[in-house]
Amino acid sequence: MDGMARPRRLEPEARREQIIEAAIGTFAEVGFGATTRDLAQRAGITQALLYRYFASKSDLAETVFERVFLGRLSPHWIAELRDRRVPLHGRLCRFYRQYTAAIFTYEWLRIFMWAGLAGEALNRRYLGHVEDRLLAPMRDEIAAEPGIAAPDMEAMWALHGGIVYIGIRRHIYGLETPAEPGPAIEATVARFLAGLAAPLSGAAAPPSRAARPAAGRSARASSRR
Amino acid sequence: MDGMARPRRLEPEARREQIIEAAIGTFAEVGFGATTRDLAQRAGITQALLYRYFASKSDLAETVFERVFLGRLSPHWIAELRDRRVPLHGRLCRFYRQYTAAIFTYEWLRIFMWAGLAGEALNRRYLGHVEDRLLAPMRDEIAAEPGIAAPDMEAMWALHGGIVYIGIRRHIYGLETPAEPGPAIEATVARFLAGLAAPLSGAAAPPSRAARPAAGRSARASSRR
DNA sequence: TGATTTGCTGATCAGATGATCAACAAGGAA
DNA sequence: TTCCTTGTTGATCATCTGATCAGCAAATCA
Repeated sequence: MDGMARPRRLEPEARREQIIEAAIGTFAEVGFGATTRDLAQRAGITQALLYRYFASKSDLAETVFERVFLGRLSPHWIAELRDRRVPLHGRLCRFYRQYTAAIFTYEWLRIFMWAGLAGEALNRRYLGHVEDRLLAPMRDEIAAEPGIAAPDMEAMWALHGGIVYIGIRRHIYGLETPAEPGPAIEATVARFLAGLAAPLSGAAAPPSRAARPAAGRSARASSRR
Repeated sequence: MDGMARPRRLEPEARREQIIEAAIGTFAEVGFGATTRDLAQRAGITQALLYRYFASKSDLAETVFERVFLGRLSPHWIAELRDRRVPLHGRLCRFYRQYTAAIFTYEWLRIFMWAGLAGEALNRRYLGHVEDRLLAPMRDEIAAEPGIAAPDMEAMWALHGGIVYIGIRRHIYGLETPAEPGPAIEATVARFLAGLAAPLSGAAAPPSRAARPAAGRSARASSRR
């Protein structure tokens, strides 16, 4: 079938790239427990050659890590988020369409999740950025909108989680999801804003009698486990 | 410190339980790649003894899997969800408070996520149940509420994801979250219902001009990748 | 054409890992 | 106490895994 056998010798640059690409796919699929022989096979080289390009398996993993996560978030998005000439709803939708276009890939989501479970520091650092550089500006923009209750950070995380969960369902759990997240994003953003605009109206009544039995202290403080 | 050395010989039942408990903690922490020696050490026994109680490591993993996931969802919750004598908001909050009390544990969330990445079938099956037995009834209850737009399944998943993401942030990513999810749940449910009640009000305007450039066909159909 | 550089491979090693088994010893039965 | 059942262990095995290295061969140069 594939008539021309690929060249046996490659430029170091190209070979290195080839290994990284293969590693991204492999790590995404089976996690960082992938064997060096798996990695080599997927790259179409011998296992020994890996060590000509990377000092160790974790060195390769580190490289993959940076390749996948660094530079995916465009600072331009945040600038656009602050452009108040555009209606708020439109800005939020545009941002989340761009954001999900960047991270809703099999590789990104899975490697991010594997890394999260492994306790990688880069992971927490990334989410710190999400809170500080994305959610906080979004919250500020929403708070600046007249006739809307300013959301707290938990509310922003709920919006974020509701959208990101689409990608998790698809790429982590392997479930069916809409082919395009766009409509779901628009609906979710619209509900979110409308929900903030009408804080205690109609059916969204205060908690019922049966609603708050357990929960000792109300606990706004943060703590883990 | 621990003055009394524990008995060397245990009833098979008790020993088996001890191994399972240790395995739950170990698998949650490091995943199913945990070594049998790790598992044995955490259980306080020799590695060889594991094979007296479980045919293989994957046999033990299977047992852990069932132990953690089976019987966590109470059918009673769904019955309560349908009790229309209670206001809708209260029902939804009560349900999610019960649900999160059951699954927002280090062990449950992490093992579920490890299993999801590993492509376990039980995982998808569980989420199928979530959609059919939890989200669908919730949607029906909301649809039955007067003055509220009936949400589609994607909307229900967005609500669900927004809430579940709290647990993911805490136990998978190791981030700070409110000690109690209760208040966040109430706020999220309230926003969700209010957002459905006021479909196109105020700031939640239709998508702006800059909002729908890409996205060829609108795509309600489902497909993966 | 012959010499030199260097990308690449096969062989190999030490340690880790899942699994097995003969033998030991704790606790009850006779 | 003695015997017997059985929960438990240390030793061991075959295989896997990350890593190393001498040597081959493709491209380049003289």
